[in-house]
Amino acid sequence: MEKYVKILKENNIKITSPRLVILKYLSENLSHPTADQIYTDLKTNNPSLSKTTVYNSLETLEQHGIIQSITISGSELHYDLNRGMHHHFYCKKCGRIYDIPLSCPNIEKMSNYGHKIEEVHGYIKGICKECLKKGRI
Amino acid sequence: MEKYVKILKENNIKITSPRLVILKYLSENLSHPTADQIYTDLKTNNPSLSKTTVYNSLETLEQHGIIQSITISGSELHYDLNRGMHHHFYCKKCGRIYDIPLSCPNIEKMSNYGHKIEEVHGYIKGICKECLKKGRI
DNA sequence: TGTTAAATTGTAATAAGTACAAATTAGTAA
DNA sequence: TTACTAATTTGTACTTATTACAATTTAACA
Ligand SMILES: [Mn+2]
Ligand SMILES: [Mn+2]
Ligand SMILES: [Zn+2]
Ligand SMILES: [Zn+2]
Repeated sequence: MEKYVKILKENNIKITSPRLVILKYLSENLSHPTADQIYTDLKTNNPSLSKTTVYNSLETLEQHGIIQSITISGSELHYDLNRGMHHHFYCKKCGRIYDIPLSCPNIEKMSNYGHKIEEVHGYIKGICKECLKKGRI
Repeated sequence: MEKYVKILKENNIKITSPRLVILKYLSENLSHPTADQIYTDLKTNNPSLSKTTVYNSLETLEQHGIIQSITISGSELHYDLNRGMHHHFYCKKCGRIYDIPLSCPNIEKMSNYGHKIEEVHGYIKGICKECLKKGRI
């Protein structure tokens, strides 16, 4: 837990219990959970946790670049620890989100349009290999 | 309007007035509008148009690959005519979405993970040049 | 240990999108 | 042309992710 305290301190964010458990959760769950999944999972061991707090904490962590929100699904945000550029694959059948460990070779070119770039997301969609295996096409 | 009739016919979609005006609208508005923007703009000249129909028509057009939904904003879908791969820039200040005419050089590599790829989206986020110009940083 | 600004909590509100049933219509066949 | 039918449109009600807000609690600091 000291690890997470340190991260918050480095970012000048107040050390609070919700922030610590959410950060710990995201560090141990790289499956890109939604706010609701995080809330439901943490609620059992943290009965006083409020869903609003989950949303607030996620926003704070994201503003400091500690985590990232993923808009790939179109219906709700998914969250990911911010650890180096990688792409995401979204399965239209089962909804799972897979990491694709590629970085974007285009970033330099992207800077030529006059916009200030803060985030780069590479999203791929289709049917995942698990669903293909099950023949659900 | 014959142009749009042709597109629907080629895709074996019934020719209906809502589908035609929505397709025409998206062809003439490459600003990546939301369903609500499309509905509001078309409603004035098409008073019987229902918002549900806008959603239904957009879904049909997307299923046939004529248009694409863009999940870049995270709060609502934006729509774009499907005309060749390009990336999108989302301004966190003003919400505008800009086209970035780059294709993805990674697509081959992406196929190496066993998933069936159907869509590739490149999203960049930051502050657009218009907002930078206005000094709103 | 006391103070205070910031964070948490619970509830109510918002807004994008979907479900559904009744009315309408496009496409086809007589 | 007309009649038929399945598909589409429409309006309304509903769902669900997210936000607003006010009261309560707490972290940080003096
Ligand atoms: Mn990831
Ligand atoms: Mn575009
Ligand atoms: Zn899958
Ligand atoms: Zn802007």
